[in-house]
Amino acid sequence: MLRVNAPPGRGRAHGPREGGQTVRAVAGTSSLTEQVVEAVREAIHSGELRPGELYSVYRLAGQLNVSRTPVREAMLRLAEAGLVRFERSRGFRVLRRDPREIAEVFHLRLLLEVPATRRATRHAGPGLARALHEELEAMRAAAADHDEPRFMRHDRAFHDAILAAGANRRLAEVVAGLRDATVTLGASTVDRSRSLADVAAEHEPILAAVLAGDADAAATAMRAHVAHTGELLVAQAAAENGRPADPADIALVHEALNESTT
Amino acid sequence: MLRVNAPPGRGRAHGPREGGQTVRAVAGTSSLTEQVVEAVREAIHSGELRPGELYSVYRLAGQLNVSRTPVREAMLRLAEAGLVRFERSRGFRVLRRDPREIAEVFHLRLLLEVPATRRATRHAGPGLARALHEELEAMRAAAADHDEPRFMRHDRAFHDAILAAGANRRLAEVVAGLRDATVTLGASTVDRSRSLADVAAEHEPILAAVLAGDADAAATAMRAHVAHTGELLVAQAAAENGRPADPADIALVHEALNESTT
DNA sequence: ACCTGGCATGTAGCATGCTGCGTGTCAACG
DNA sequence: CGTTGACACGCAGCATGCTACATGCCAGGT
Repeated sequence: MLRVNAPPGRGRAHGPREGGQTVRAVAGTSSLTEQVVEAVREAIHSGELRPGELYSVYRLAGQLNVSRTPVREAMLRLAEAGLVRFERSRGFRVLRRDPREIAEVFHLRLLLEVPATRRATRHAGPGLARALHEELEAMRAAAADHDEPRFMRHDRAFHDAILAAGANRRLAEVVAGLRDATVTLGASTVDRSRSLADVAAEHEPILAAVLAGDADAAATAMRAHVAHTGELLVAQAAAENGRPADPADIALVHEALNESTT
Repeated sequence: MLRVNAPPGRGRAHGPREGGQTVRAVAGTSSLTEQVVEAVREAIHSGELRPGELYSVYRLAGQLNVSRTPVREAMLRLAEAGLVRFERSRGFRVLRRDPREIAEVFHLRLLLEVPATRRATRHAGPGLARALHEELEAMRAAAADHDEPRFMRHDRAFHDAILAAGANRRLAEVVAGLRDATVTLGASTVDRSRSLADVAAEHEPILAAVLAGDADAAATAMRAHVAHTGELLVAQAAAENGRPADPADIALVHEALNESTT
């Protein structure tokens, strides 16, 4: 129903509020704008907001029961992230899921995340190994419960832990942004052809290599994992639109066979 | 004086406007918000807005003679780009120029721009070579005139042309964002130790390799150029803050010795 | 039947009012 | 002289009024 997190918790009550249940800033995430960003992300993810369709800040604000300002700011942020596009005096459009776009994102992720994995392995302390182990276990548990959201959280945390250890905050932020883009674009990040357990299994070689301190092996394992995921998502996106997956897109994903050394 | 582009040209006249010259949307760039973004970028670049200082949307809006809304939106975008940081109920602060940050940006640029150069060379048509040649000539001319802004524009165009030919729009956007960050952070992107002519000369090997169709050579030349620039900027930033350049930061820039193949 | 022009409708974008909150200040008290 | 507490001030953030503009629709003309 496209709602923004609205616990009874009191927050700042601002300008006049006529009726209906009010939506306030909640302790954890503060800003209403951020909540709207999340709500819209989820709405796109769940298919409630469909690509190609025209929407308006006006109506969306009404549905969410917040004013237009935070909605507008949220949409501007999403527009910058490439998820929607404003059309002058018409509204904004949720962009169609383009296999090419996904291929580009994974091309980038490989370019960044593989070297980051190498760096992380090289500089890994005991904390990293433990964190990765925990996240992997959590992924397995979530897979057993078929709890996809929880699974995704830990999958994400696994990658984030490696990125954080890679000692380049900017890189971590960029990759996080890229991942957000695909998570929102992909109706289901875990597509039909892989079970959650399979995805979890793909992380094992990465953890093993990190534990062994073998940077090259870790990088290779990460590359295999990300490239595999990218290839599947490209194919999935292609299947949703035109039928066949463009070989050029698949090639783009796999083209990032970079070897980085220090 | 921190102004936003305000030609006499008429545009949409909105809400009540008391006095003073009005600032309107101009044909070229439309949105006031964007104009404010540019104005603030330049103000930071020129040192008019100093790092560490506290500013407020309120006052800035007054100085620019626009309302708070576009200023706020502009600052939010800059905050996302990492140039400023909002402090709750206090204002926003222009972030101090951190050598580490610059090193990270160049680490990223190397990771992305070197493979992109390889790709571009491989897929280069005659248009690319011509465009690069033109930009390089324009850079030389601007260097002769000591016209730094014009030089920067063509330098940027040179890199953009390569990125565009790299056939990954997303990558081009990310790199453009990274460059914007450093351009704004660096008081002067062309630092004291290199003349404009020297910088132009660094682009020659890149063009030559692209002309020759030698992808590896082009990539190597691009790496040398970007790494060199990064190293100088890191040193310059370090000199402005604490005295010595942290070897770790320099190392970070040079660590991106990646070799990518197809 | 086919243009054509004016008008109603809905929109993004800007201006501005309003509120709770963090912070500095200064006075009263120990 | 040090400590504390109330108060004023300025801020970000949200709500909302307002305007120009793009588009679709329908009437009137050809």
